[in-house]
Amino acid sequence: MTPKQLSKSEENYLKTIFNLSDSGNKQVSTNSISKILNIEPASVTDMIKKLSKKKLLYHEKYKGSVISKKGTKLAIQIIRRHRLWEVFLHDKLQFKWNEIHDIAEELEHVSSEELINKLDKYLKYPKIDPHGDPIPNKLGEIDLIDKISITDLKISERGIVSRIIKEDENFFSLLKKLNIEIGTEILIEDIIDYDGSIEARIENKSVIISKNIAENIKITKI
Amino acid sequence: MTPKQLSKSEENYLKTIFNLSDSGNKQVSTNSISKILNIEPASVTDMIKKLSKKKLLYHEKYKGSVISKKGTKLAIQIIRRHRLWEVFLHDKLQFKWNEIHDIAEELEHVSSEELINKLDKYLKYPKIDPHGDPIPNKLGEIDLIDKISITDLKISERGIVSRIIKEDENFFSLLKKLNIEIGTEILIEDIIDYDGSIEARIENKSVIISKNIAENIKITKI
DNA sequence: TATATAATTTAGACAAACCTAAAAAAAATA
DNA sequence: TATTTTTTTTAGGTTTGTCTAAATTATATA
Repeated sequence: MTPKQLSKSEENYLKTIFNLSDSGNKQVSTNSISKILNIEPASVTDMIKKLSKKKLLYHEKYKGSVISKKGTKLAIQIIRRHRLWEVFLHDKLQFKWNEIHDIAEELEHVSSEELINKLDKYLKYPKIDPHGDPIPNKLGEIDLIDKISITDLKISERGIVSRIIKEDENFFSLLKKLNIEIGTEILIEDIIDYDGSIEARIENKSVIISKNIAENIKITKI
Repeated sequence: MTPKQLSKSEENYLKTIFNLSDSGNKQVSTNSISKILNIEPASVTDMIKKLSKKKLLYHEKYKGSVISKKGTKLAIQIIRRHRLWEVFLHDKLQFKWNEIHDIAEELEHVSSEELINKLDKYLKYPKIDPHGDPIPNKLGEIDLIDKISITDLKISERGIVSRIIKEDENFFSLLKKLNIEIGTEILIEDIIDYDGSIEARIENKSVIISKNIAENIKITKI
């Protein structure tokens, strides 16, 4: 059997499921996929059946889906393409780091192996993309990186922003307002008991960051 | 009305029709489109109706289609994208000139204006692609170039290959066998009356080229 | 633990972009 | 010009990926 190409849709589902399952084996709910892809749960169920038939994931009715080894392998390749294109868009074409996601989202579905490997070479085998996310190599191996986010710091600890998890415009413009980007130094001044908000010092100004936002900003402790 | 995005299919039809109509106003038959796209004539008729409704072309039943001004504008933008990607693939990623077409065929459908304009800038506003075809600028203007092909030369005249019209693998490998690429010098030694074949000298060897092939190789007279 | 609520699946529809077979129109040829 | 051949269109289907509404199962809550 030829390893048959996936459709754009199938690729998007696979990538989403992989991301939701925390790079691996965790069960993913139909609803969570639906929310991320903006597709009705009923349609998600259909696609899950299809991917399940292709052995890209395992599905137990009313319970959830677990991506398979084969599915993981493919998902990682899609993520590799996405992140390499992001590097290209940012480093070569001079796009701002918050403009690259949507375009990479389209480029990632152009599925020539050779194209991606040559692009990788041209970019000198980058290890991370402009958001700080690690780029899988040709074999699908990923460098493990910092899993600490702002919420893991205690009062008076410092970190350097290394990675932004969420990738939507609203979030990006918020970060801009807060003066946060990859490389920004953050000092935790206070943690507000009431709702977990964090008071932090960024570029000599104090700002309040909600817990939810803070969780989506990964850092390297210093 | 928002200028609504075209689908990949619609873009492919439009580009094909534009090319078939010799960059302009000539009428194009349903069958000729069918042959190039490898899609049944009945399906082509369907799509023609659709494009006609969108005013991208004019269609008279059983007669043929003429691309509209609006359609032309869009087709030129698609061709611009295609050729810029070809330059990128060839010059930056070091693909061979006969490998780039199929990949560019996919990349051309990624439709961010800004992406294409930045790519254009990055490539330093190239005027021709690796096949010798002219690249429309941002405004859709195209440099007119040589319209002479090998068949326009007389015996003992010389030309330099400037452009290859056909873009399929078989044709490319034939050219390779004949030692023909952009820049190759060709001397016409004889024209065979019987079928219009051409005997030519290329890199000090005599070869026979069929009329059909010769028509697809554009040259600059020297 | 019974019931209300939420999540998931099933059933049935629809648009896009194809297809095949047959009908209709145009073009070529005898 | 009459007839054959070719081209184009129409009619009716299929697949992919989506939808809505209703039914089913799981979860949360009183």
